[in-house]
Amino acid sequence: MTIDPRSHTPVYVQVADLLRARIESGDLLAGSVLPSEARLTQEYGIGREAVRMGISVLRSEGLIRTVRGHGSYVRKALERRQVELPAGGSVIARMPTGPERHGMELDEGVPVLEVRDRKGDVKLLPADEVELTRPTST
Amino acid sequence: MTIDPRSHTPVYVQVADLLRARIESGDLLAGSVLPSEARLTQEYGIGREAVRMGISVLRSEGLIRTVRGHGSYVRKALERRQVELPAGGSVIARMPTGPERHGMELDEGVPVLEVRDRKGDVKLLPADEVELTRPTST
DNA sequence: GTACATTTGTGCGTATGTATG
DNA sequence: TCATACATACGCACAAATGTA
Repeated sequence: MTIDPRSHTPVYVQVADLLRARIESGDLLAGSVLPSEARLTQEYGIGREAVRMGISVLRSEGLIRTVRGHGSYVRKALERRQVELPAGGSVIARMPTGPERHGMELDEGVPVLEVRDRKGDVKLLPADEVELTRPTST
Repeated sequence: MTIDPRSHTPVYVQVADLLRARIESGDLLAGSVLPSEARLTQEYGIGREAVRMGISVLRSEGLIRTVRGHGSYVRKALERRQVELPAGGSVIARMPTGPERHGMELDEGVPVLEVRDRKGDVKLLPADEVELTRPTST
């Protein structure tokens, strides 16, 4: 599978699809580094912007993490600690704002969980580290 | 508040911060259109790429929605329908992949909720339309 | 400690395509 | 038809971070 510049599908989307497939197939394992932008530019015979936008897509999906001066890594599936959703509570998921993301040291593409307990108190949790549970019955 | 090209903070981040502040302060109301790229480019005296990347940040945060040939709109806070997290079930939040996002017709910057019931069956819900709840009496 | 190569980040210019009004 | 505006994509240049010789 390669890039088709004449396709109606944007080149950068094709790049994202190619790389995502390589990650999901296990060709690129968690923790490994993606080929550099220059490498992908050459291999696919496309411009750097298309490569960068493709990578940006995967970053927004939380699949990879990019380190300046080093490269883009496949994010490891974290162990999720189980957190009990309190009785009478509720939760919504959303993307953090820039400041929130910085303050919580979240990677791109990682949502936050806004958990409200029955009193109305709110806790913000990183969605990539948490699995919310509800016990069977007590 | 304006743009400082000599700041260590990237210009496009400053753009995102400025626009986010205008949205959160109520200067830009839900449903209203952001200034055009050309306008922001002129007003801030910066390049188009910086403007586009700043806008892209807010899109990834789910704050705005961009319509080609028209502009970028401030997303309205949706009514969230309450969905009960089943007893013995659990939920994680993550960003959808490209195909998932397309299939569910989700805007950028909208996470999905992966709800598992006690049998292990999984349901995928759009996180911007749903508030998960747990009733008081178990 | 310095110098260098590699890699990503940022910014600008240009061009073409497409959708809207 | 025409102007406006966003989407995509190429090129180039330099800055900043990283790792290594």
